[in-house]
Amino acid sequence: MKGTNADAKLRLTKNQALVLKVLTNASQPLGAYAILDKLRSHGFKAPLTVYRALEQLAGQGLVHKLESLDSWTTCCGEHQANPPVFEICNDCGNVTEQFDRELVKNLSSMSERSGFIPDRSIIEIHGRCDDCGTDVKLSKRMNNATD
Amino acid sequence: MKGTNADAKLRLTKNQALVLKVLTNASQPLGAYAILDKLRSHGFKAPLTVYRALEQLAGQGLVHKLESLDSWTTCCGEHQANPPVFEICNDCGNVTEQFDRELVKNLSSMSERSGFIPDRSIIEIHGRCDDCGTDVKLSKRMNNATD
DNA sequence: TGTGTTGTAGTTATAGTATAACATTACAGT
DNA sequence: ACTGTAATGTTATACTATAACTACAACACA
Repeated sequence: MKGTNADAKLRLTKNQALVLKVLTNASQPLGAYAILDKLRSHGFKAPLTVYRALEQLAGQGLVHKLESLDSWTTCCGEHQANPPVFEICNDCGNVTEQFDRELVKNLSSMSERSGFIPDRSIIEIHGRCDDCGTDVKLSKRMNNATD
Repeated sequence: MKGTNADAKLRLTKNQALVLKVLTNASQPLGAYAILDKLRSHGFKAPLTVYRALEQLAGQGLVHKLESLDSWTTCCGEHQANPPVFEICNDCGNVTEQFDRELVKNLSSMSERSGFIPDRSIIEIHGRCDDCGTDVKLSKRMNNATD
């Protein structure tokens, strides 16, 4: 086996490892400049340093860019070569990475119909996550907020 | 019936109509600043003028933003309330708007499983379009280029 | 060892995208 | 005409990303 995440990780440079660590520790996606700020103490001075690391990490599939947020997050590692699906909560800002085999099949058959050869698929769904979604939970949280 | 595109179009302001016209005439998606440049002769001076018009038009479903291109295009008008799927050619830059009922169903069922309530779905597929895709066509074009 | 090649990193400047803040104007409904 | 709302204008600024150029470190190979 070659080209796995584990292999790739061994080859990370110092900067790439630092950026990956920042993203791994973050609870939510971060913008490149937020990453930069967190790494100034490690000598990072220019955005380009961050962008170059991100480019490498994304190329190795270790991080993803969330196009609709202009921000970056670590890969959950469970979708293999298949395109990730992101669910982005408008309320709490949490992002979860999903993978659906049927969805991928549909994208493929759709592409075939139109003669399009896919290369990179971006699927980002904005909405309200389970934690923020139900009225019951909402009112609970509102009650807590006024306690 | 209310809230249709036809109704909405009647309510467009001058700026909104101008921006929509520019996008309609364009063969490919345009960035906000490209739109601005095309409308300077109509008195547009600041990007905000364009962004405000785009925001209204997008709210009415008349235009879409392509998040992965940071650019804007008119809506094909054939996907109703369903999320559009964009196929973006890396080669020629053309973008086609598609709609797939099965795909939408999958997104829904996926959301149900994770308790997520979708609000806005972004599906953008990069790859190679039919016109640019086959070896035969490619070599034809290359021959033409050297003729 | 020297030499060429490749990839990473540093530095400065700048391009490209989007919004904040505030003043002003247009206009529909009463 | 008055009033509230939305649209517009203007200036400044924030945020995102890349270009151009230099330096250097690692590695392969003669």
